[in-house]
Amino acid sequence: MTDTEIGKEPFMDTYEDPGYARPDARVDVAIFSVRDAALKVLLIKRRVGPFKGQWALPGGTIHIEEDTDLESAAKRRLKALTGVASPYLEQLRTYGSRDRDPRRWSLTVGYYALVPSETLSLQAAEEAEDARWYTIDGDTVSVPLAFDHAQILSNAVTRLRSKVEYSPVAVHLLPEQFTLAELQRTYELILGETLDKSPFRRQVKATGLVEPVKGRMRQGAGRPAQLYRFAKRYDALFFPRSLARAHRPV
Amino acid sequence: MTDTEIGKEPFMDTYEDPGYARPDARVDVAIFSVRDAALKVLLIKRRVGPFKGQWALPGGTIHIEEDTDLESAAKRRLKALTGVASPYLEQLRTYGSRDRDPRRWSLTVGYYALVPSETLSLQAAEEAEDARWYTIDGDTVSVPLAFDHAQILSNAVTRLRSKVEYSPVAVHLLPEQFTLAELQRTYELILGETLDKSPFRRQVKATGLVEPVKGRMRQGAGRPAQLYRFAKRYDALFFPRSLARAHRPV
DNA sequence: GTAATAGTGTCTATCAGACACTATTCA
DNA sequence: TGAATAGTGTCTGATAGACACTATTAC
Repeated sequence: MTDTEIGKEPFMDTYEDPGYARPDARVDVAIFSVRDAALKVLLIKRRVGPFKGQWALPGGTIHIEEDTDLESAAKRRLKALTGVASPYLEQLRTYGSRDRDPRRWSLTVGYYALVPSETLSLQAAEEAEDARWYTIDGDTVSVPLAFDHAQILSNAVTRLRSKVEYSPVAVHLLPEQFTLAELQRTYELILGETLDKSPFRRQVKATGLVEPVKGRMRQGAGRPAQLYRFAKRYDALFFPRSLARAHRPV
Repeated sequence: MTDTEIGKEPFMDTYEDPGYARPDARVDVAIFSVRDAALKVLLIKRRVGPFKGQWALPGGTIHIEEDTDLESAAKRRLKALTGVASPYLEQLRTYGSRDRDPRRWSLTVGYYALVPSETLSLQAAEEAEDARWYTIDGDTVSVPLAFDHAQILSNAVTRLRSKVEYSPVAVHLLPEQFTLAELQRTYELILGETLDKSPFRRQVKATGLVEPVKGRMRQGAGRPAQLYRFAKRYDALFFPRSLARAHRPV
């Protein structure tokens, strides 16, 4: 008990440096989108430092003057890259160790983001930074990633797949208006398996997350499909997890 | 696009300070246990600094010389307080902003831990630090907490309740050997509702996480109960989430 | 008409929840 | 014997998954 925060931390009410060495603190974001009928993630080619020339998740150091909180640090980077100001952004977990960056003790807060397929055009940053969309295959991509980014990406894909199973979170990958068939196809791309139409529609409608738009769309062929849009705030909208009810009395 | 990590970060292969201000980096842990037929969390009374005299979750600054990774920082603090070397420890999420600590930009990685009720005796630290177990009521405790610890605690309770619904994680709150009735009572304390015996046993046995120990125990009254113990590693042992199967073809 | 896709109706096997029942101890 | 707790059996309502069916467009 010699090393508690209370024992070592000097009292101070100013912003002076407290005098101990801190880890490097960053955020890194797995930005997902659907392109060319595949789930893709946006990667950046590193031009300096360790892992130079390798692909990595976009991210950056937390700027204590500029960023008010962690999420704003992630959003700043995301907006600069994709132009999307308010994407679906969810914190994954934090990775920190002595070894993950060969230079020093480093910590990164991992996020994943879902960007609608209609806003896919990358900013000017694309050329400048050599940014590319890579197809998700299994829980990884076809190129090796810098640092522990393969681990972060794998966790992001797992989380997305898991979330998609009990919530209609995939609407964030679609344009503002979409058909239920498009929503289902997005689910199938994420999960990597086909779904039956009838129970899918039953579930989606039961959540109330989407609502029909009066107006129709047509495809290349077939009956026109009803367009839907995001109805409510995402919060608290879940498929009922029947497993969650496993022990719960009515 | 002037503030990317690549643009600003100087190249270096040493551990020298890169020259920009970093946030304070900490871990804080909500340590849960069951005592006196209630779910409790261990709190520490702050003796210095902001929120002096208020209760807070135990935690500490990440020591880059001493801690190999985030988890070891959390375990170090946990072991010092409770004497438990390998508890169930799970990362919650990270809280970071300009405002959460009045002194400076601060970031804390939140964890929650489950400590078996048989190892409840606090270390010498208890008196030294004024540590106490507080009963969880709803998703909080009866005293105001320092910093944003009420938020962290609330998230920890929510996560624990959620996890308990699809996994037998509560075994980590029980002693090495326990009866199914004790396991069920633990569930009921966590969830705050009563459960039916029959489906509970069906589910728990179906997971295979617990296995009977040949030997019996008796209570103050009634038929002796079979003792069980933790059978397998926690990994990948979940109740089947039937909601997860909602769209999934067999 | 056919092709193509959207959308609905319905059957069935499964199972969570309810609850009654049996089993085994102590006093 | 009764009280108390452990543990099992079984019925039922709900529903996920399967799949057939109808609807509406273009050609």
